[in-house]
Amino acid sequence: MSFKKDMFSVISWNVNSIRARWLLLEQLLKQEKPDVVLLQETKIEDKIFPEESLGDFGYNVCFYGQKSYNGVAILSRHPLESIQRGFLGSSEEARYIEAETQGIRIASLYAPNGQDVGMPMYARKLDFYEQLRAHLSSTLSSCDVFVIGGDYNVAPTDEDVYDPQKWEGHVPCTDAERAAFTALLADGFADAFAVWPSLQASAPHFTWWDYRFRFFDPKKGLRIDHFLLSPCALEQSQGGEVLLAYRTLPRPSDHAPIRWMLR
DNA sequence: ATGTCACTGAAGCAGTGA
Repeated sequence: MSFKKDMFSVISWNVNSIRARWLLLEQLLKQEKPDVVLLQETKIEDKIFPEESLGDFGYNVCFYGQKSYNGVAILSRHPLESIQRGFLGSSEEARYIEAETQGIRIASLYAPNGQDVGMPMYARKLDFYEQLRAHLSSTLSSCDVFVIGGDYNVAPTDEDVYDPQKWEGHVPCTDAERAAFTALLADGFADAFAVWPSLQASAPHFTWWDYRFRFFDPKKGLRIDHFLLSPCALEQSQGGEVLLAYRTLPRPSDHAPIRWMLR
């Protein structure tokens, strides 16, 4: 898709450490010139977040991080207002940040991985989704342009998995995880890549590939990074894409960035 | 497909999470 000036572009990317991914992040900002970037797994404490360096690229930032794990951030070329870190019941882990910019409500989300069925982290993942659902549905007002981008750690359907049989019953493809994700859609949010007609036609749109595969194979991925859109955000949508190139460059994240365009 | 990558604490490696 060509970059148009009248578009508002949002990129979401699980960077798997902002420090390890710094050069690729710089490249992304320079080449794609997004209005907003939603980052996950920044793995950096707030006191050393590279706010000034990102300011040099023309971005205002807000961030919610912790040592070693998790961490989310929002970068915007426009002023950031009404910043909110976490939500009621979201635990002390840094997995959600929300703000307003250019009249758009925007959130960066990093859902728990869940490890395996039956593990404590798996229960916490389902819990996180319940609290997330409560937050999103209770705070959505009728004309909100609200975009929640991030690593949801759920492949919503078998279409989103390169080998559904192999993954059946395993994280992130279990029925309970899929039900937790689908419950958000029942509240009126749209899974952008799943509902956009031209993207439906060209599916699948994988966003994650295991580092442990010897070679990167675009066909052997999962779609676990998503944009959820409020009805008015869907109304203003112009489509999007997976920025696959960033998964093929040296020292990549295991996730590719995804982009969504609004008018 | 327990095969890689990034983190930490603590010493040039082992454990954890993904």
